[in-house]
Amino acid sequence: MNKKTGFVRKTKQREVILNVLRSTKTHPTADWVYQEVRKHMPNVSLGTIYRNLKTLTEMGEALELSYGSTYSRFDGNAKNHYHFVCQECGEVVDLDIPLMAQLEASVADAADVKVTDHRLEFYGQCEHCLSIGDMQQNQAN
Amino acid sequence: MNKKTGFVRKTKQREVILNVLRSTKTHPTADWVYQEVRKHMPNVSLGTIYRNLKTLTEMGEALELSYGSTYSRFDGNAKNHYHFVCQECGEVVDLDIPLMAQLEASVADAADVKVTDHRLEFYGQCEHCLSIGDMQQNQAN
DNA sequence: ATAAATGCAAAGCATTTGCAACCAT
DNA sequence: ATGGTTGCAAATGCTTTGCATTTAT
Repeated sequence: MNKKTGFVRKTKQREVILNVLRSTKTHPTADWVYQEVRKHMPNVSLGTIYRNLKTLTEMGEALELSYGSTYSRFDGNAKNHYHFVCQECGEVVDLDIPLMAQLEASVADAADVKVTDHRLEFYGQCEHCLSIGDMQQNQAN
Repeated sequence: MNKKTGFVRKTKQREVILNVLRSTKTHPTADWVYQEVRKHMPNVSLGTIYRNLKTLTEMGEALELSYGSTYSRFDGNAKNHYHFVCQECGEVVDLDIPLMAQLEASVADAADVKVTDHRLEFYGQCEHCLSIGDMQQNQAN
């Protein structure tokens, strides 16, 4: 991607990567995407995955999520939405709650900054990890 | 910190680290804390900084913030609050807007999960970076 | 006395980058 | 032909960890 013009060339690699991203709701890591893309293009390199995930994010075709872990997750749904993160297994799931767009304006007013985006995440334990926790508790008794 | 009992021993290092954390509103990185603590304890090691920042976070005395960067920032104010992140200079500032605690319950209901925490951040450009941008724009003309 | 905590250095690991070859425009 | 893109491998940089030693309890 040309830094000044933002011009990008169409490549097979980027196309496959975007397809993979859009084919899942699991908010995959770069490495997961890599493994998946390799099924279609065995010679693709991990560097290319990283470069394209970055490019796609800059193009507004994907979101990069951090959420505490040491690695990023990516989301092929670039429309802002909120997430729940399981602190036990790391799973990230989409939440179907309305966007609070008006918040950005009020923050911009109050803090004297320009606001272009916001993120809202919830943390806790997913249904699956909760049931495992129950099992372990029962075993302990 | 003992993993089972959560028992921690009081140390000079942890005390200084917590004091440093609480003495600033800048949401410092581990390395910034390291440089600061070194002024009081020249022989402290970076590993000790990391270990204690982790311990303090687990103890509920500090918050660990990710926010996109490749490194963590820490916050000596452990009470949940919201942040604004400048995407240009990386600065993180506290926002003085009311906590939306009721959201956690509604997410827990809707998604069938246990919610223990939530995070809300706003992204954009801080006042300082905005004015620099203006200057560059003016120079270009 | 016990085991948590430290300093040091090495290791870990996700991500980035330099470079020659490649390929979309 | 131009210059964005790739594969490869080396490098980067934040963070973690093993170990002998120190220190709080």
